[in-house]
Amino acid sequence: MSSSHTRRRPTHRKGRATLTRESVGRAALDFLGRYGPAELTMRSLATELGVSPRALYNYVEDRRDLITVAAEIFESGWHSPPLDPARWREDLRAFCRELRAHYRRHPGMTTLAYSENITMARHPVMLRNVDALIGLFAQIGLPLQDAYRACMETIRLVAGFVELQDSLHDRPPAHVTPDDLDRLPPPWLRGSPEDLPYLSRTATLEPDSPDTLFDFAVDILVAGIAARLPA
Amino acid sequence: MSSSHTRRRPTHRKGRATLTRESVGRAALDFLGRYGPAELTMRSLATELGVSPRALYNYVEDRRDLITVAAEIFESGWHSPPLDPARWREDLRAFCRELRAHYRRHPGMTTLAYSENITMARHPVMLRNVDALIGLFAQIGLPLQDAYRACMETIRLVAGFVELQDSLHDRPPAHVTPDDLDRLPPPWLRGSPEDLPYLSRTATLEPDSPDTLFDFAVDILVAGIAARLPA
DNA sequence: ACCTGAACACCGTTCAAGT
DNA sequence: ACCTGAACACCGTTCAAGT
Repeated sequence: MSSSHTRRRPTHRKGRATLTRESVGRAALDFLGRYGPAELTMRSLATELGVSPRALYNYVEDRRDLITVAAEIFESGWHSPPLDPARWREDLRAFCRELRAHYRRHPGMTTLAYSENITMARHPVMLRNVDALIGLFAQIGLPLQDAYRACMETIRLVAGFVELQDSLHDRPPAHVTPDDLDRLPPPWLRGSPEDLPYLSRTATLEPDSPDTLFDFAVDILVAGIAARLPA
Repeated sequence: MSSSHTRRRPTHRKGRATLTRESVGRAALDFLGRYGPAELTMRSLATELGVSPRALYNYVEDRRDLITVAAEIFESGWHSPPLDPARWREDLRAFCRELRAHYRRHPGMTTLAYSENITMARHPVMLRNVDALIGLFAQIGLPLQDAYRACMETIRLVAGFVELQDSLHDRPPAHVTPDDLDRLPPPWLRGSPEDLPYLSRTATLEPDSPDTLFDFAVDILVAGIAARLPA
């Protein structure tokens, strides 16, 4: 059993753990969470790993492939909470809440995946999450086709919210002041009040936190799905 | 009236129309629609305009600013259809349908804006669209706060759908075959059937077109909003 | 087998100089 | 006033050569 093709791959080299496809992807996901998508370059990641840029190409085909690996590791890191048909409203809310939290732990992951045209959700763990959610909708009485659609819509709601709303609060652009974001109307919706009767009247309202807005979106979803259930 | 500071800016130079901030932004938006976000670089746009890259910097501060101008022109190019509270369900559906079509006419506009952390929707025309939609929700009986939230959720639904669903069909990644996309389950949700009872059973269903999926999402929204109306 | 260093073709952006 | 051409510091990626 000492022929060359069964010999173990060395685990260290020059005092540093040997790279693998997975360790490189994991490092990319870490880097993304710490510095954001713009900073994640082949060169900066190589420097972070104490290696030359060329070395990464022994484990990933190119930058797109690197991001694909990072996305797979990202997806494998979250499990759906238990989903009980008897209390589907609360459990669906918990599913959405926890999935949102997972997305926010890795800001820019979805932005990056979509700007690189990478289709996510191929990891077995995420497939099981999807299957469990379809199962929940099917068990409460939705036809399978609607259960599938409702599952896709749920995931899209969460991903879209993180992408389009949370990203603004979690990483505000340089020119806006963070506390101005929570005022109503928000900075990007301010115009001449005479043309905008309803929008300008929102200035009298209590400002919404992102959490409140998210709860509202999920409430709409829950009510919308409930309305489709057989009576 | 011939003093130097009232003299008209020349409209042509070397047989070519003079650049303006707006014409540069419009060219960027055109270019985006034709070649996609990855091809839109300062250098390629300059070549397209028959000018050196440096010339663009006389009208926009940098690439981010260029994209901001393109986003403003994009927003100014769509008007909400009339929204009548008496038939709010149909009119809300029409709003969503037409807004989706506008987004799809300029693929990558939202992806690009979000990957560059640009907050859109500052153009007066888009502000009026937002105001009209809040107005619709307020007029059918939602409290102003809920009307505002419902408006944000509607726009997020459309933008998220185009971003996360239509972009896949309109510009499929190189490695997937377009007609495989419409099968159920979709390519990125295929796994071992024994672990995925519900997901694998979707293979027996009629495949969903993006339009059908979109209609379903809007139906959920309409029903969810209807459930919040005072009885 | 896996790495480094140098190189290539790109990119955004700036400088100095032209007209 | 507005442009060009050259340059700088980056990027992804590849080549040839090291150990």
